[in-house]
Amino acid sequence: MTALEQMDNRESLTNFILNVVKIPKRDAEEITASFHPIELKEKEFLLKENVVSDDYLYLESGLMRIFLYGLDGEEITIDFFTENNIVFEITSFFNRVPSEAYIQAITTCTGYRISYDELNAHFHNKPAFRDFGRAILVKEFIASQRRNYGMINRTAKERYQNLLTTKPQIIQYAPLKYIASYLGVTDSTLSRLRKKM
Amino acid sequence: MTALEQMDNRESLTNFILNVVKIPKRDAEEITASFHPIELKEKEFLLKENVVSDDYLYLESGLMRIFLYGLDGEEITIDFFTENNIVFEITSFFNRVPSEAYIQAITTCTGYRISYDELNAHFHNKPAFRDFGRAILVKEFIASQRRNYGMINRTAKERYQNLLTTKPQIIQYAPLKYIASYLGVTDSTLSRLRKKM
DNA sequence: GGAATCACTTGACAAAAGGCAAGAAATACT
DNA sequence: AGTATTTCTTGCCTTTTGTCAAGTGATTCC
Repeated sequence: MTALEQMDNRESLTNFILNVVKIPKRDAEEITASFHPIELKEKEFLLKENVVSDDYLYLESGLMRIFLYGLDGEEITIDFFTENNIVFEITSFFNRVPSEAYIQAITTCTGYRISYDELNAHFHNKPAFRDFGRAILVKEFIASQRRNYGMINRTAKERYQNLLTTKPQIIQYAPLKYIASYLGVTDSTLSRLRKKM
Repeated sequence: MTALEQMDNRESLTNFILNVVKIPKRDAEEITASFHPIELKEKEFLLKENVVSDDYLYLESGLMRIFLYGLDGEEITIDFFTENNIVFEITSFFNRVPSEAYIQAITTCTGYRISYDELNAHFHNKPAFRDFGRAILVKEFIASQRRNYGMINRTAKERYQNLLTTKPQIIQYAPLKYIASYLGVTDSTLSRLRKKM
């Protein structure tokens, strides 16, 4: 038994599933069982540019980010992933195309992953898995829309305060420049905003 | 035969489906056949606040918008829908909760709709429908992410120019104030931007 | 442990965008 | 046609944010 398997206590994933979709507990446990444990060290990558993503990950603990390179070669952090959430790059994973983005662990991360082929097989064979898959897509889609709505028509200060209340872990572990590009402001502006608060 | 059925030529929907997901033509035609024709007049609503949405709509022709009321009672246009796209309010439709948003026709619109129960039944019984349903969720999710990315880290001018090239119909038919709130700027600012171009 | 790099802060100025209010232009409504 | 309403534009001034550049502090790495 490896160290990874030793700490393999999947209750958190089962609970997450039951929280997202109304299915019997045994179905949730069956879904959980089809995932594989994975661990990432600080700064390690789950996905890099030009690779076709094959990871659909339940993040049990830790903090991650997805970013890409802008026109001037600067990193733009698109989103942060916090524990007890699903992590994937939808375009590359579902459309089977090379990724334009990087997914990176900010802190040490643990979780459970499943490949595209595995996920797809379950999706077609198991009604509960299908409901789970759709529920995740719907949940993340809604989160993306909310983010849109929360960014537009708000000042940088309001956006930062909102992040502070919704994902305080990020402020604690992510460097200022990640947060600044996520909020769409320069490092200087964010630094000044912080001083005023 | 009513006027609505007379003009019922569903090829555009079948082509749309075939464009979105790789399934046999007969399966696409079967999906198409499960939709019902619908027409909306200028300014008519497909969805209003506090109602549980029951429309998953393929917009064949016309222009629509989804909006909600901000804290000061002002309308905020969240998104525009152009022809040859699927229109739905994901939160209310899939989670079966009262909508916070309005969906309104900007011009006269025609299309084909299906209810939640109908969609769900097909989703579980027909593999092709399932693939179609997921492909639409993935497609719209990606579009939402792209919009996020296209809004942040860009000036109002760049955002407007981008809209101009990607959805020129909007500039033609939607009043300035809809576009301004969509871009996250005031009417005055957008008016000035236009003059400079 | 000292050089190099990285993360963050700060100052001075410039550009972008907003607030408010007045007015012009277009549209809707008898 | 003529009034009312809505839509859009414009001027003046303020606030927000960006740019550039220098400086401080922390961290990494031979």
